[in-house]
Amino acid sequence: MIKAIRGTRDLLPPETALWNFVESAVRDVFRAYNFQEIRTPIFESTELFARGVGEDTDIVAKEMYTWEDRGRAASEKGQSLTLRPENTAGVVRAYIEHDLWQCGLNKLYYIGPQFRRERPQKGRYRQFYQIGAEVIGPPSAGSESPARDAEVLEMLATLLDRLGIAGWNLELNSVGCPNDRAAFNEALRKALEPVVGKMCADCQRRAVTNPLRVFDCKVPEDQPIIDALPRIGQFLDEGCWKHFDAVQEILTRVGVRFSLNDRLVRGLDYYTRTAFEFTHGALGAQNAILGGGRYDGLSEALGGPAAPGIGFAIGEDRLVMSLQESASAEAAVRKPDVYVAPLGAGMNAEAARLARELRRHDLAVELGDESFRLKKSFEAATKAGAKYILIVGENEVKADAFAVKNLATGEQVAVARGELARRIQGE
RNA sequence: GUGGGAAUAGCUCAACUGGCAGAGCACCGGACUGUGGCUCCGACGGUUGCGGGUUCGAUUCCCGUUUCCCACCCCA
Repeated sequence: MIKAIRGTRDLLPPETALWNFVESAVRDVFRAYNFQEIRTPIFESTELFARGVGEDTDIVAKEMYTWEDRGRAASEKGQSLTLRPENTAGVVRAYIEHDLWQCGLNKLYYIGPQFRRERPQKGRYRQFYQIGAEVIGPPSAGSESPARDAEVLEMLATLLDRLGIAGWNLELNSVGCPNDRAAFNEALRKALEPVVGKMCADCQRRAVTNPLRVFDCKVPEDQPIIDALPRIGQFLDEGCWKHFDAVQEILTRVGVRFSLNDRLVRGLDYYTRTAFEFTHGALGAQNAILGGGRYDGLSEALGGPAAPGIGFAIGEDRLVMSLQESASAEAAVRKPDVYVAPLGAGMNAEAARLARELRRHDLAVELGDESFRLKKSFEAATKAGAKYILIVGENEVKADAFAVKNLATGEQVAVARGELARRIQGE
């Protein structure tokens, strides 16, 4: 049997209804904040991700689906292409390519699949779905303002509340400017040097490859050592501090709760200043439901104009997962309003006419078959969860009035053809 | 990529120390030829993930492999 390949999966009904529920809530909320949708290609030049995400990040170094495209001629070398591992680089590429800065401040969102070749586990797939948004534009349009950071964070709080996600937590930090980070990295290496020998094996490795990751360590014995390490905050310049303070000030004033986490570091090279994560319990080790931050230098790194921005990506797989355990999950599935049951030979055509008419009135209609005995039609209607069953038999056609039975109450009435839609809609 | 656990009917799971592969639910049909849910009866359903090995005999023990789950790395 041919199966879905490792790390990919089919999303089946009724779960797909939940995905649609999430996505339509997302679109509603984003619209209220004047974000508009962008759809970028699912694959891009490998170079885009190498430059945008960072050569040395794990994503680019070992987690991308990359292949060499065919050249036009057999002898010609094709270019290297990659399935997008995230969507920010593609959005910024499009921003540059289409001169979108001429529109001032751009507020763009996307919903779609991304691909990383990681070991699958719960909430982590090789084809996974992200919902993200970016605010990007020339500094003169206010793209650099802490007001943008706060607006994005407040929007996310609104979205999670709207979805009924209980118990989310917003963790906030500032990772400063590139200069600050360089100084911090240097200080961190120095501070680690004398103590790293006493730390766990993982930390000894991290100290060499990626010192920032030492902050992720969960080994209890290492915590006192980590607590004594320098923090990024000590290296922020005045501008970064003012920015960070202003973001917190606005969040407090609009009533979005958050906690500061000076251990929160981001893996992607392009992040500057504000970094954040929304976490949610009951997701196992993958407890981050969304993350994001500011990326003031990304556009220029990709050869574009100065275009500070801030964005985030929601792991939709995980979002849906945490929703399945909450109450709002139920409402998502729309059951048929009415089951149309043709009864006896020759009744399919009449049933189809009636179904067409009812559907024109925006009713959800399931249609049976004239070969079914009435009992079977009732069973099918009940199983489908229809509110009503409409019987289309010889008697009805003769009288031009149709038996309509409420499957929940058992109440049954004869309804004239012209009244059917109103009758079914009305109750 | 590393380490651990798991895989049996559509689903959830049994099967003693190695001895005929089962149940509940679901599905289909009937009891009931124009009235569902409840009940009763019946039928269907399997190369026990895949490939080797040991054995008279393997769902069971061993080796390999694939996938999923958990953790790590890393990350949304």
